[in-house]
Amino acid sequence: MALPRQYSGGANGNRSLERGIEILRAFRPGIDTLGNGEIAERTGLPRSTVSRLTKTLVALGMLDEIKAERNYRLAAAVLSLGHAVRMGSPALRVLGPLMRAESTRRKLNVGLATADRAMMVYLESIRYNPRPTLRSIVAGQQVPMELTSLGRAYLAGIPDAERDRLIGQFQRRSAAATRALVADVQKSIRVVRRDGYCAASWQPGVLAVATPMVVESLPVYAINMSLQDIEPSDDLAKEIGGYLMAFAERCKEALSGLQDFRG
Amino acid sequence: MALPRQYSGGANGNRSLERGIEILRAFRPGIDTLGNGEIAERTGLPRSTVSRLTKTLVALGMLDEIKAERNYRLAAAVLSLGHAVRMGSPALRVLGPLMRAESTRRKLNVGLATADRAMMVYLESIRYNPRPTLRSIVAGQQVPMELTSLGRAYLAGIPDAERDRLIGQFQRRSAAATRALVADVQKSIRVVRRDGYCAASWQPGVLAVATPMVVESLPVYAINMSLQDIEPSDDLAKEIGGYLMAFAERCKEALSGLQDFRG
DNA sequence: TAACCTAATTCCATTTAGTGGAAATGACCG
DNA sequence: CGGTCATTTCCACTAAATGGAATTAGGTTA
Repeated sequence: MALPRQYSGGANGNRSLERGIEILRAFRPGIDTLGNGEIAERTGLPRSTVSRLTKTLVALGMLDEIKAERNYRLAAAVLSLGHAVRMGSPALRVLGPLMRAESTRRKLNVGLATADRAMMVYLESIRYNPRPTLRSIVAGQQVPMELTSLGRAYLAGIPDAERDRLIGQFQRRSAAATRALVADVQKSIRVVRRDGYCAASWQPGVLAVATPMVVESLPVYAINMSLQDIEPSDDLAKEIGGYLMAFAERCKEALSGLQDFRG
Repeated sequence: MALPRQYSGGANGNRSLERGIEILRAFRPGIDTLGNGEIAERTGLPRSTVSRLTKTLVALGMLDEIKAERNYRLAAAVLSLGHAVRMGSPALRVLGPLMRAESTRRKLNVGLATADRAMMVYLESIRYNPRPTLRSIVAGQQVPMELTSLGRAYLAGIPDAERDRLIGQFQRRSAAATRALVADVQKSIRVVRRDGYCAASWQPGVLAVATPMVVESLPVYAINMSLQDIEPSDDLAKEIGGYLMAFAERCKEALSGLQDFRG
């Protein structure tokens, strides 16, 4: 007695595939292992369905089964898919070298991100450190769209309908402080319209500025520059903003000749 | 008129989910964009089925649709899943710092990998470079199991049945030179049994040695050390092998106290 | 060692939701 | 503007997925 088709999205899609992917998405940083029971709770799926789908995902190499603990963990195949994302991204291929050079030149962090639902996902985040050995590159990390300069710059770069849909999701996400938050987000978007970038300091001691990067036939991206362990100030934001705008100009130039290369 | 259930694996699983994941796997480094037609060819699925599944995958955020070119590309959500793999891996959490230190100390590349089908996937690959700025970390990259020391060490660490199954896949993969290749693989496995590690030099100017890492309630891993831009020799392999065995010992120690910490 | 308790998994009748071929639509080119 | 190719939608069909119930397996205590 399968349920009538009235699940999450509403739009038609392959239900089993949706559910399987939703199971994979239940795993995220901080939620490393899950048993079938927990997955059923988190996803709202029937236990027997979860049991069958996790079995399939294990057979496909997407989940590792930890028999002793009766639970699962994301498997290596998922990681290699993630690697394929980066290798296949023409934006990253073009901008990666520029970003590394700029990070070294300005001595600050440079990031490139795009959206996954209501989160921003770093395609590349180059963390500057005075000690070269400690410099690092992170990819795939998520930060909340509504709180970060990255996310707000992104919002300024996408079509109105999409933006409204996302702002609706922020409201559903955090019941508290919603009114003020949405106003703040919209203010940031206006600032991006005016100055080309916006600044935010959602982590103490960290100042970040970001700008949208809209290119034909690519998803909308956002580029950010940030400094940690400093005292955020308007003057500092303005200085970094200047660097960012100059850099973004060069990025757009580098990206403009992309569609010719079929890649 | 759906086909009777006699597809790929044979074992029962959710067919739609299998197909959807197989579509994602059709994208890999070098195959950045695919249209529905190409996907249908590569996967052997009917065109209409592919059309529907890609639509679902786009709705789920796993594929980006490039309308202008009528094709698809892996999307950011896949990358964040890949990031979750690394964050959720207790092996990487424990061994990552050790590997970085060892790479700096010995001035060579250190890698940690496990299997995805007949490929080895790097959970972490620390590329040593005399210029600290150029040191890099790669994750998710695949190398062929049968040609690499990493893969052969892995084969030496897994149960017999699994190993035989994989060796069968090598034969199907490369029709040529199969006989000699399989013998070579089996020789490497015996060397691992004897010395604890094996060496291989499948890329010119690169020497790599690897050892399996078998820990209760974790997938089997392999650790490697490698040098590039050198002349491979038995003596050099022996020297690196010595470093590797000492390092692996410390790794096993560090990993042994894992199951107590539930995570 | 056995009995208990909890939770995961298999079973099974039900019927939905996925299927693939055919038709229609849409893009691209001369 | 008409022709050609590829992609997507439509549709009748039924196989395959479904969820509740029954069963099995694990872990714990006496």
